[in-house]
Amino acid sequence: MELTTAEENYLKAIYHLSEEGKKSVSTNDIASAIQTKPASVSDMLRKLGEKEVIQYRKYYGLQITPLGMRLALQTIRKHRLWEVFLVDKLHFAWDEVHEVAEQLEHIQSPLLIERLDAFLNYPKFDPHGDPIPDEFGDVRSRPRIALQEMGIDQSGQIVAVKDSSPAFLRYLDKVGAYIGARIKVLDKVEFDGSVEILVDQKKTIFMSKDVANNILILTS
Amino acid sequence: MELTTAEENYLKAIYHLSEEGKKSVSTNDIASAIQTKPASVSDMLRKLGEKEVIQYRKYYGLQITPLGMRLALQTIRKHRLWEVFLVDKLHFAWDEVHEVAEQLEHIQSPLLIERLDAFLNYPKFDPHGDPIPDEFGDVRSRPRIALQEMGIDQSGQIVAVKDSSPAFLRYLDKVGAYIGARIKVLDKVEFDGSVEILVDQKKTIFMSKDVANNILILTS
DNA sequence: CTTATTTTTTAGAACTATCTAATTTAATTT
DNA sequence: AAATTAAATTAGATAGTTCTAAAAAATAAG
Repeated sequence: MELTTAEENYLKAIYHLSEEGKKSVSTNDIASAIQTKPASVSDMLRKLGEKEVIQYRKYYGLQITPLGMRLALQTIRKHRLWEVFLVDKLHFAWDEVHEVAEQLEHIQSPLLIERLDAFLNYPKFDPHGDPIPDEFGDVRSRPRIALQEMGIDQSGQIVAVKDSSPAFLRYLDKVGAYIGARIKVLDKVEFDGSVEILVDQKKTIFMSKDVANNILILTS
Repeated sequence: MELTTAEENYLKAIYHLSEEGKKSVSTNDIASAIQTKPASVSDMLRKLGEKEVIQYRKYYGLQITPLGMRLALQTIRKHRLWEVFLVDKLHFAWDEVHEVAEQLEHIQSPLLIERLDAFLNYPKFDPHGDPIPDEFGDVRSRPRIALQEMGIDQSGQIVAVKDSSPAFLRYLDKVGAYIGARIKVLDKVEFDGSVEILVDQKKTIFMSKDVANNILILTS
């Protein structure tokens, strides 16, 4: 069973939305996630239903099928492997990779992905810290909490970000808070929810509540 | 000015046909090169004419414009750089790369190609020995002749093949006649046009006229 | 429990790319 | 030069994706 590029993009968006929001995914949600109109989404949902990658009853909502899950994870695997390639081998900044990976993920060649995976030394996480599914769609995710939820004196490692917008990623680069950085919470300001953290044992920075909420930590 | 994937494929085919055949490119030629029907070609020629990448007068023929030439060479550059990547980095056999490169060549990102070029160490030739145009479309091709045209005792290096079909490439692999191999013509059989050659100073093989005609040599 | 609002879906149009069948133009043959 | 053949183009259909505008269904408000 083969999906078109457009179908893959819809399915991926649906997968991400159902992971995050938990409750059922709405037509409007998908439309805004994918930058299109609700009318187009309705049409595509019907098609994805016919291809049995989602279970769809109009006006009622949808659910990804096991098949759809497998295909979505396959696309996500490809996307994240290409991101690793772009950053590790071609020295892209981590805020430049998304657009290109969006294109590369649709290349059809199982052999290519197998070889790319080996070439990159079977990475388990992409440059944003998100786990890379294996060829069967299995994901080993690390338990992690938002920096905002950490207590004073607790330390850990930055392993992912929730918001991957270039603006946010550039900000993180500027303050040295890259994926893999070790941090320790020095203080928390109750008034505005901001936190003071020590990065890599050498740099002290302040972070607003909003920023701290978008950074995920593997505590230690 | 942006071309769609289909337009890029047509333009590339037109470029290749006008390089080889010399004389004007026919609708039927393009159709068979691209595995489609003449009716589809007519339609596309009209569109390519409107976009001014070719000069087109119906029933009379076509000619690539300087703009079209530039765009075709850009696509060819991308195709050949990806082929180098697949062979050098991902260890694809040289007869496995074409299909995948056909997809990869349509990825839109000037930065990606710039970085890929650097990563591959600015290669000048692809795995089949064909020259890689630079970013301005300039090509440095080496003067070369068909193996069939060499005289007895003349020696040189295999630099390219005319026919890139997997079957042909596998045959070459089998007899050790890879790109870069040094060869010397030991004898030529007048009766059937076949040649006897020494490969890398150690292996003697016989080649039919047809095979020898498809191998290009840089003489020395 | 009707009415109003929001969400979702359908209808109809536009655009790209492709095909078959029919027509038109060009080239060849007698 | 007229007739035949070959090549190229147009017409009309289909399939995929998207849009706007209108209709239908579900949810929220009074």
